[in-house]
Parts: sequence; C-alpha cells; structure tokens
Amino acid sequence: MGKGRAPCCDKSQVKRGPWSPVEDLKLINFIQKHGHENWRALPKQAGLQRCGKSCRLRWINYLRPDVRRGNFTKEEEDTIIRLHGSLGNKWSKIASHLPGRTDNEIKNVWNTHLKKRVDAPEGAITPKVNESKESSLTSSSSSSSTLVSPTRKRNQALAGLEGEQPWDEGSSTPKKPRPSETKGVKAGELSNPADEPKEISTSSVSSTISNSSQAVVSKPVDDEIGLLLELGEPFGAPPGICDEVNKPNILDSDMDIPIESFDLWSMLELDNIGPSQSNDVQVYDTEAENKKWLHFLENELGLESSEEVNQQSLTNSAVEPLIPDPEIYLMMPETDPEIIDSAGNAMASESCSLDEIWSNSFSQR
DNA sequence: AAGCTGAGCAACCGCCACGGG
DNA sequence: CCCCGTGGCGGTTGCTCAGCT
Repeated sequence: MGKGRAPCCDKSQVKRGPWSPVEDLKLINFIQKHGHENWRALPKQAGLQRCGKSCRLRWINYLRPDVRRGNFTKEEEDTIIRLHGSLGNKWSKIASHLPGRTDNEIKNVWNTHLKKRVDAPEGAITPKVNESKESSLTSSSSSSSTLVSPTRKRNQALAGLEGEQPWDEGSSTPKKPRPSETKGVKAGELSNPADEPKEISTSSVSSTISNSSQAVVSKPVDDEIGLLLELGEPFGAPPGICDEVNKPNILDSDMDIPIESFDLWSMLELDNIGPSQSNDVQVYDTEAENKKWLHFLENELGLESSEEVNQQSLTNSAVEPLIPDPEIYLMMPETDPEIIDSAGNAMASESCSLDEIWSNSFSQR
C-alpha cells in the first residue's frame, strides 16, 4: 500500500499557503461546472497552481456549499464531546453527525476548547483562562450561541485589508490568515462596548448561522453582505455536487435565517442573483445565477476586463481554465496591492467590502 | 508603548484504505 | 493476486494577533 509513494504533486510547482479569493473563485467555478471527479487533475483543469489535495481540502473545509462556519452550538459541542468519548479521534465520523461541520473544524474545536473542558474536572474550569477566551467561546454556548472565535481574527483580517493585500501569493510563507473564518462575534461581545468599536464590521457575521436570536444583532451593512453571501449560496452547487453535500444540511438544522438580511440583495442590486428560498440545497437557478454571481464577483475583483473571456470559458471545455487568469496580477513579481489595483482595478484599495464579501462568502460558509 | 505569551485555526504532511487494471 | 493511483483521514505545523505584563 502506501509505502515509498511519490508525493501527490510536485511541491515546487504548486502554490502553498492561504488561498486567495481568486483561487477560491476558480475552484468554486470549476467544481460548480464540472464537479470534482478527479482531484488530482482538477487544479490543472481549473487553472490553479495548487495540489489536488489542497484543492480538495479547501473545498471540503471552506468552499463547499453546505459548510457551516463558526458558532458551535451547545448541542454540537455536547455531541462532539459525547462522540469523541465513544469514537475517539475519528473526526470524520464525528463530523458526519454534525451537518455542515468539517472534521478539520471539529478537530480544531476539540483541541482548542473542548479537550480542556473535558479534561478539567467539572467546575474546575476556572475563569482566568476561560473567562476571556473559553467563556467567550464555549461557555457562551449556554446562551445557545457559542464557540465563536474571538473577534481578533476578523479584526486582523480587516486590518490587513486596509493597506496590504493579505493574500501574498508570491510568498510561500503566508503573512496573514485569510479573512476567512468569519466567525461571528457573539452577542455578548457585540454588546461589549470595549469590543464593539474595534471592527465589528467584519467580525460579526456568522453568528447567524447557528442562532438567529443572537445573530440578528445590528450589524454594519458589510456584515450583512457577508451574511447574505454566506446564506445565499450564490453559486448554487450543481446536482452532482449537492449529492455529495446533501447530507442533512444546514437548512435542516438549527439554522435560522434572519429574513431581514435578504433585503441586502436588493440593496446591492443583487437581488436577481440572490437566493430563492427553498429547503433544498439547490436553491438557485443555477446556470444563470451562477454566471451573474461570478460576474459580480469578478467585477468586484477587478476582473472585468477578462469577463468576456471568462464567459466564454464558462462554456468551454473543462480543460480550459474557467477564469481567465486574473491571478496574473497576483503573480506579479511584486505582489503589491497597488500594482494589482492599477492592473486589475480593484483588488486592494476599495477591497474592504469586497474582501469581506469574499471572506464571508467563501470562507465562512 | 513595547514585548511576550498563548490561543486559534487554516493548511500541510504522511499514512492508510480502497478500487481498478 | 499484486501494483498503483486516488481519496480520505488524523496529526501537526506555522502564522498572526489579542491580551497581558
């Protein structure tokens, strides 16, 4: 079996580190059109300089339509603890009991929060450690929300967006985490005057997913955009993909959708690419919606110029990169936002909301 | 204000299981 | 039956910043 096997890919030929929005877009676009029958071949066909494994991981953990991010509910935590008790570190098995949750996320949650909780004797979890972190995370679950990652990630992400392209494509050592895990800020945090001023704008999105009562805190518009995108599944997955992800899904679970949020679609004039509410995963008039959605994103990303080509490629064979390599901008010797901006017209400078969109829509789902 | 530390998590790595030839 | 390729899984790493001193 697997002894002495060659690496799955030539490490020198593939990009590593955090995924950029452009890459995400490419991957989504490709899978949405063609599925993922062969992960190994996928990167090439999709025009990605990534290892197939990396693509798979990215898809499974973040881009997949039914992935739920952030905010583990009390029930979920309990389930994890219970299942871990019986299954051990069988993360994928555990994940199969938690619709929308990935093994990786569960693993992280376990290692960072739940393990401590379980290890500690009942009641021995002393505030000092837990108050600031844990309680803002796990114990918050008592308010039925929970396991929210601190605001800082979001904050840092946003901070990174201010002046610098966070996705340093040229660098093998990622500088910042992508503004990806748009973990929400739990209500308590939001209401905390000390926290609030910071950068709620990007940090308060996802709480929504697991609990509306907590989620529907007033948020800045950008957050709602993220929320919308997150909830909206704008790139409705094709049936093939949905088959894969058609586990009992988030729509079946405890997710409440703050209806108000959907107004944003019209606010954004995106209403015609917005979700058509349904209980099925397949909630979009896929082809047209997808195109509109991608179109929108590409415009936002400053890929407008290539859009025609893209539209073409959308209808072309699978072997063609579906998106006319916008990454060329990112691959420039100097991955300078300004360069990108001048060339691509949008990436960095006005990218705040866009990046939030990206982060929220693609990473936080 | 600056430095240090720990937390959190995305992504990578390597091994294993399975299926096809 | 064996070999090989691929997908999947679990463990680990590396990066960044919030919070503390």
